[in-house]
Amino acid sequence: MTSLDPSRLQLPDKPALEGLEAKWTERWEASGVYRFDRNRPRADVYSIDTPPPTVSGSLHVGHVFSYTHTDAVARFQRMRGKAVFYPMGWDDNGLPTERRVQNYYGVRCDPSLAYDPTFAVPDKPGKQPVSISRPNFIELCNRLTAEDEKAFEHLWKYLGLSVDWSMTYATISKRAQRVSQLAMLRLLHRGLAYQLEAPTLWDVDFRTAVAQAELEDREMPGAYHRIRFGAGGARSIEIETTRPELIPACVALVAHPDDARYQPLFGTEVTTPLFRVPVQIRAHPLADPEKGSGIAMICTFGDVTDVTWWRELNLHVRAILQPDGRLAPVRFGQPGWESDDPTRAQELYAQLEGKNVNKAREQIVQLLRDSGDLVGDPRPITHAVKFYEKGDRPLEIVTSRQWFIKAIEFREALLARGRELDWHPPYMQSRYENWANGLNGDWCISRQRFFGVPFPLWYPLDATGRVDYARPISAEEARLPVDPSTDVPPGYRADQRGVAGGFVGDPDVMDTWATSSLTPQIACGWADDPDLFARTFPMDLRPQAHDIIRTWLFDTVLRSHLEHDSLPWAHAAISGWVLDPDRKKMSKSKGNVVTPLALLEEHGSDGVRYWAASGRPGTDTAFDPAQMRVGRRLAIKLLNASKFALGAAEPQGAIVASVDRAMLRNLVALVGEATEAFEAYDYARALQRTETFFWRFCDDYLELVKGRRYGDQGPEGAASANSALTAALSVLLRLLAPFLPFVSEEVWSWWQEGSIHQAAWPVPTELESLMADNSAAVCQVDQAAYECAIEVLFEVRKQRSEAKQPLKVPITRVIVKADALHVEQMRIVEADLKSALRVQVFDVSVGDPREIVVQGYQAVAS
RNA sequence: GGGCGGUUAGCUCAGUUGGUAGAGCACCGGCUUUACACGCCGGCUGUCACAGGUUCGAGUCCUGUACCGCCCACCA
Repeated sequence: MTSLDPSRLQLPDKPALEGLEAKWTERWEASGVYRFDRNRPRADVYSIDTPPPTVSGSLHVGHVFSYTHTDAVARFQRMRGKAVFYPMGWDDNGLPTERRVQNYYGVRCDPSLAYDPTFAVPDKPGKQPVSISRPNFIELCNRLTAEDEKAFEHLWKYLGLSVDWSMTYATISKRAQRVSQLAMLRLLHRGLAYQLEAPTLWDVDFRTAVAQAELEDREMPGAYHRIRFGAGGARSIEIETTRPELIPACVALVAHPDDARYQPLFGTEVTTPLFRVPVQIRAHPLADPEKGSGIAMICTFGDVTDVTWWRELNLHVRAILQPDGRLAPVRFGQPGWESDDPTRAQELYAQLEGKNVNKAREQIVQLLRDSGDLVGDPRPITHAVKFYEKGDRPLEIVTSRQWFIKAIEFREALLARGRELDWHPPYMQSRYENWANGLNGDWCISRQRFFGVPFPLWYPLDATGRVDYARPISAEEARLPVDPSTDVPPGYRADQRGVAGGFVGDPDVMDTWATSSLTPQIACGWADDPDLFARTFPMDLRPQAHDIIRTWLFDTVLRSHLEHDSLPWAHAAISGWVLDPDRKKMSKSKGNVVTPLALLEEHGSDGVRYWAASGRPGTDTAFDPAQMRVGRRLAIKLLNASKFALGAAEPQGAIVASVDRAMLRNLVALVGEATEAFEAYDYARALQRTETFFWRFCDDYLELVKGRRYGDQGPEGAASANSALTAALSVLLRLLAPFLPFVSEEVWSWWQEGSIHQAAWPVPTELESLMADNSAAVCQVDQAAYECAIEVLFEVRKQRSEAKQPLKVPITRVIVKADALHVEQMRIVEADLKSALRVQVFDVSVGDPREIVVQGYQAVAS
């Protein structure tokens, strides 16, 4: 590993970084250095659950940042002898892709249409979107994502990710669909998935259900309206609400059981304003006596608290919101809509029907004002409102039929899984705990969208043509994946679709996380490659960002727990975000101003990787081109220092000089530190330590041995220096290879066989064995001599700099006074120092205090 | 409201069992030195957020406070 074969040594005259990315990506691909060896047993495999980036546009700086972290770990493990299973995935399944395809081609999906094999996209997207069938729409999604994925792959290769590109998967691929559908059917058959008609969080623009994990709060202006119930009756009650438009949906009033003001009223009825609908006054501990008037109206449904009250108080439903967010038609006087004055109620409601919530709110406020039921003016406030994270309007709660995966009843088991997982950094586990503890419902996985994995289910139609949801027809496992909108269920004919006595397909697709939560199963071949699965699952590492612990990480743990009764991986490495210079999360728009590829071209991939790898696990890191320039400088330094170290690398021989041995022993300590850091997933620490060592190696050690290695102390001294130099270079190159894969490979190729990325990670013994005597006494003397040399080097440089003397002017005399031990050591290093510092005479004597004085400079004839 | 991080030089950040505050960048000065001017050498820079406590000794441990960021919950 460290030996030098002069016959294969090839040093460039002027080494440079330019072109290394293109040169080495091509060679690595040709030689297959990163190919996964699937013959190795599980114990020799290191498998990585790569995050599949969303394919809907372009990658940004944040991707470059976190994927570099994973790649450094992958390279470390590979060098340690593991067969690294490092696939890439594309997340091309989901709403962002759908939206992009709609805009890009000017189409919209209409699932009721039949597939048109002759469909051709318009040259330019027209003003009116063209309606196309679901299969046609999916074809377009596939077409556009394929283009994006090509660009992504190019960027990843240019960055130097050591991915095995033959193992790439896409979340919309047949394989992923098969895994998703198979896992869904298994859960269904085990009673762990169920469908339910229930109030569900609903986005009125996308017209789909969304899951708890996809919510975010946004501050919105609103207003408290004080409204009188029961006006004209025996008593009236005032409530406060921000959503007066839901008064028609009111099913009860509620106050705290201990609230003396309302205790006498519990169980009695009042009528709603305007519509004169009688509602009961009920007690529930969730009602807060401090808020408003201490009594609230319960509507079906204004928010999730309404759902809780509705469920726990066994109230009935008066739903007025339609899936499109408009107020539905209602017949007052009919069962469930009793009113003291149905005709008047209907007249008033007619002014709201068909309006969206904002319009309806304006209107009802006017009506309440007119009727005198609005007490005072609305009081404007700002409050947090729940949104779908990709949506533009507040979420509503709409009753609909959805599929759920059981999660709540496994809370304790999932918490235990979280503790079993090895978190890097460890404190990230608390986010998982928070989330698991705060779960308030099972996981709604059905979405009323198109570009996703369909449910592999159909439903029978009874003799009257009604859908029998209670008896879903499962697809046969062997036929997966299926599309129930075009495929026919077992036992039926195609012409029975949609007719009485026939069948209909389940129209929904799965939540994108329902597929993403199966990335280990998809990547490892759970459904179609049991041999691969056995060698790679449970996986070793899940790298990901902290913002999706509650979604991707949690859901993956849940799926693996349910399906395999195990963790999906042993380690979770959580990366931070890239922050703007103004400390905000780097937005996509800003990130796209400087495209990742332009960054890589400007600073070199190694330079950018250096910046990325400096970001510690879990820590947000500032976007900092200055650090990329530092990384580039490091790479250039490595080229030049290597050229020097190898430039006159003969003769080689026994390592006899103290400074050589001390340097190598310090390097042994570095190997230990870097290895330990990497084992703890602290790549940043490994890099930082190695880098610090390397610069000292260049600035001090190389300068110190330069003259000796050119032969000014004879062949034995030169041989010692040369052997130490090549040994150190070999180790340093390998320590830096995970971070700077291009430059380290380039230098390696000057003098070594094979790829550095398949070379063995350095170990202490390879250096220790080069030294004849490693006894404590020898080590101590060597180390002291080395430190003495560095001290003199530093002090004389300083004095020369202060004297503003050019280096070419030799120093006549340096007086060194020190204790007896240091005087002894000076003798050992004097010759090296003389040539490094151009000192003619060292006048060394025992003296106190210790001092180093440069006494004179010799004028040289110009 | 609950939780998790953070606060160290102008900037970005190290600081691993408590022992004289560090690096890089930036800035200033010097230097063509046969690995490197895409370079080299040197210099300047600090109430370690604040207040208490433990200790011979605290950037480091404990308690509290402030501010920044994030996660979760509540949002009539």
